[in-house]
Parts: sequence; C-alpha cells; structure tokens
Amino acid sequence: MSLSSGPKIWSTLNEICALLRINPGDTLSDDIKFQHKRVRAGQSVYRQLQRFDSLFIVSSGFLKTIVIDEGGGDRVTGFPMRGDLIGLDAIHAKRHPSEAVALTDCDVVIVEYSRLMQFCTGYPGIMAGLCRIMSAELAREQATAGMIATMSADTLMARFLAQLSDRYAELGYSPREFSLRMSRAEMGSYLGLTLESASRALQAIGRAGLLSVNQREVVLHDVDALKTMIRLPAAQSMHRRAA
Amino acid sequence: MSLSSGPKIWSTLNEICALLRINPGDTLSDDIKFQHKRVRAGQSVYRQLQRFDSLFIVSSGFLKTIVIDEGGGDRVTGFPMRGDLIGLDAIHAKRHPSEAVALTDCDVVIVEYSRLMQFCTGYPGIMAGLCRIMSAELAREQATAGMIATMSADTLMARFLAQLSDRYAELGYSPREFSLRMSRAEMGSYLGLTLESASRALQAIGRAGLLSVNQREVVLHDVDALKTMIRLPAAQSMHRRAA
DNA sequence: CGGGGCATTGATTAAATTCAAGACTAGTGG
DNA sequence: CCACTAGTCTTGAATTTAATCAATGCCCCG
Repeated sequence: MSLSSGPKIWSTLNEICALLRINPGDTLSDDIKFQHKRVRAGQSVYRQLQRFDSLFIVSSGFLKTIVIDEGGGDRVTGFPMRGDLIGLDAIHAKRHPSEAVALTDCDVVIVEYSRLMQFCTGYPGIMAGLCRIMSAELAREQATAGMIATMSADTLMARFLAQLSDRYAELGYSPREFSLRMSRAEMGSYLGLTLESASRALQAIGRAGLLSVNQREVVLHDVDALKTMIRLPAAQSMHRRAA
Repeated sequence: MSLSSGPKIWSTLNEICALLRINPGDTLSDDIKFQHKRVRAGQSVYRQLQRFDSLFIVSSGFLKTIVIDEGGGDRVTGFPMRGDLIGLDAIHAKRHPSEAVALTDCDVVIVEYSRLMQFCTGYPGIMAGLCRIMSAELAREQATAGMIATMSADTLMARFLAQLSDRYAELGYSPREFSLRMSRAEMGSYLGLTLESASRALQAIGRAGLLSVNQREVVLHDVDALKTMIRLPAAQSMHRRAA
C-alpha cells in the first residue's frame, strides 16, 4: 500500500506493534490498518482541552508536549520522537490536559482509543504492551521530577543531553553528534530553568571540554564523563573556566 | 461490612473495584478474593529493586513512596492513601523503581499482576479502569512536575495543602482540620524544598492568616484563599508579616 | 542588505539553601 | 513526678544559585 514514491499513509497493526516495541504474541491480520496524519512544524497534533478520542504514535519527526497553565504560560513536559505513544494523559478525563506541537514536520499514526481497547481484549499481548508503556512513562516522569528540584542547572543539562544521546542511539542516529531540535527556552522550560540559565549551563559544560555547541548543533566529546557528572551527589559545579 | 472484631483479610473483586472507583460493567462473582496485608508504620510494602509481581491497593492508612538515588539520598514522590493503587511504575521493568513506606499502620490489598491481567481480558470494564487510573497518575505527575520548578516555596506549600484537603474531603474526612502524617523533611522532599524551607513556607501561610499550624496539626481557615493564591501568576509572596 | 528571531553574556536582585542555635514534644527511667 | 534525652520543628544569619534585567552578537531568510 505504501509506495516508495510518497509518504506512507496507512500502517498495519503489526507495523504499529513494531514501532512501539510490543510483541503481540499472536499473529495479526495485515488487513487491520491505521491511518497516518502529517503535521507541519509548528502545528499541533492535538490541543489542550480538546476532546480525546485517539492516541498517536510518532512515526517520524520531533515534537514537544506542553501544558498551558491558567496564566497562559506554557511548560514543556517532553520531547516525543519516533516510537513514542502520545496522548496517554488524556484517557482519564477524556480531554487532553496537554498539547503536542511538532518541532519538525512529523508523521504520526492515529490510534483510535476505542479500537485500541478492542485489540486489547482480543490480544492480551497488546494489552500488556500498553500497560508496560504507561508504566515506563510513569517511572520516567517520577525519576525526572525529583531531579529537577535537587540538581544544579549544569547537572540537569548534562542529564538532558545524555538522555537525548541515548534516545538518538536507540533510533540508529549518532549519539555523539546531533542537532537539538528545540530552542534554549524550550530546553529550559523542560528542565525548570530560564532560557538564560539553559544557555549558561550548556556553555559551562562546553568550557569543561565535554562538548562543543554551536547554536543547535552539538558534538559530545565525552558521553561517559557527561553521564558520570550526573551521579555526583552535590555536583562540584564547573563555574571556573577550564584552564 | 468489615466486622468490628478484627481487621479484614480478604476482599472480593467487587470490593476492589469500589475501592478503586472502577465500574466493572459486568456482574462479578463474589468468589474471587484478594488477600490483604497489614503493614506497620515504618515498614515497607515493597522495596526498591525488589522483583515485581503484585500491585497494592491502599485500604487504610497513610504511606509515602520514595525513590532512592545512587547517592543513597531519597526523594518522596507521593503520599498514597485509601483507594490508591501503588506499584504501577514497576510493571515496565518487572522490578520496583521506588519504595512504599507506611507512615501509619496500613492495610493494603495484594493484587497479583498476572491475575489482574486475566481479569482485564475477561472484563473490559476493568481494563478500561486500569488504563484510566494510570492515565490520571500520568497527568497528575505531569502537572505537578512543572509546578515544582516554577512556583515559589509558599505557593508550592499552599498547593500541597489544598490537594491534601481535597483528598481528605473525598475520603469523608474534614477538609479544614487534619493531621499532616509526614515530617517537614518529607513534605519538603516531595515539594523539592529543604525541611527548613518547608517549615518557613508553612509559617508564612500561617502568618498570612490562612491557617493555624501546630506541629503536624493543621487547621485551614480559608481553603478558597489557599486555592486562589495557587493560581496567582508570579505569586505576590507573603514575606511581610500580617499587620 | 536588512531585519527578526535566537543565543550569548554581564550586572544585579531575589529566593532558597546551608549552617547554626535554640525550642517544643514525647517517651524513658530515676 | 520530674528530669533527661532524642527527635522534630522553628528561627536567624550567611551564602549560593538561578532569575531577572539589559545589551549585544549571530544567523538565516526574505
């Protein structure tokens, strides 16, 4: 169905399971198809307060999820990329508490929630997979949340870069050299910092010799050192310039 | 329902659904029973790194969930109470990434995960309920996480107290007058503050006339005002004493 | 070539942490 | 019954960190 000539607009259930790294445990008909949706950079996959009916799987591209508080200020809660299932936080209230904005042109698979529930009853492997994904998300949030309160700006930034590096590696990209797809303000918001602090933290790590940064292009010189500084208890900060 | 003579040691599937506020959508046999477990104050329901096989539903008592980082320092991630399902973050890795410690004597229902999955395939209502619970947890974490980075210590504390008040109200206790079951250090850890800052924030709100606090006993004088100060954008802080 | 976002950098200010005493409470044993 | 002790909580002063305020520089795009 998908011709090499253009973007894919339908995926089978099997393909979806592969994207999500779920082992369905049954043979699935290739007749079960899910539609794709293309989203331009700057556009939203779903908006806050919008009625929930579908989850989305990122097939390609890079997005941010944000929560907009009463005051109109928005906070970045994540940077979904290929293989991520987004919209899970909307199941509870049947309404999206957050918004997913494409940072690059994106291709997402539309997974209607009622349909997903049907597959869950039919295929226990899919249900287990869904639970595992939600659990992982929960554990990740939990681990991150507390760090933000405890760690210094420099350490937070190091952790963020190390995480990004790992995710790129998983997707088969270079874990050493990549492009940040988000602005300093977006990074900062995600880490609970101002854009100035985010910039300074990045520069500080650069001065320590662990990376080179030029605008949004980053080269990590020592990924291991980056990961090491994360687990330093009270983080000897790098506020002196490298001699 | 439970005889006054002693603690209940078994619950039916129906009772569990009621506790979790799930509508199963089917009639369930009362022959399906789940064992309870009593936990003394200070004891753990499960420990970090322990192998995962069961979730737990809090039937009575008050607990804290903590994550212990490499350095041995622990951070509080939540304060589960009656009706809360705990251990969900362990499904993914089949190992508990956090630990649940009883702050008072507790009674929890043991829900073996493999059994739960079976009920999920048999009863779509239960599966939907589980998904809703996990989604709610996810949304809650997300909403809280960012606030910690953005809001002032006073505002965080106000928010925390307002939340506690709401939860007590839901359980049929007084939303105005209650006992904090945790230490200042535990509150602080949950909010990303030191114990001193937690104490000061509490005193500041007290001086503003919104509450009286004596050790762990709290009386909220104006719950609405408390909730109002939460949504003030940059929080005119209350660092002057009330005239 | 000019203009509008972004990003960096510096100086100042505000907030929370840290360090350090003391005060209250409950529990223990004389 | 009263001191005594351990644990928790409050309060104060100093220090530190990141936010804020304010330019300036850089790059891409029209």
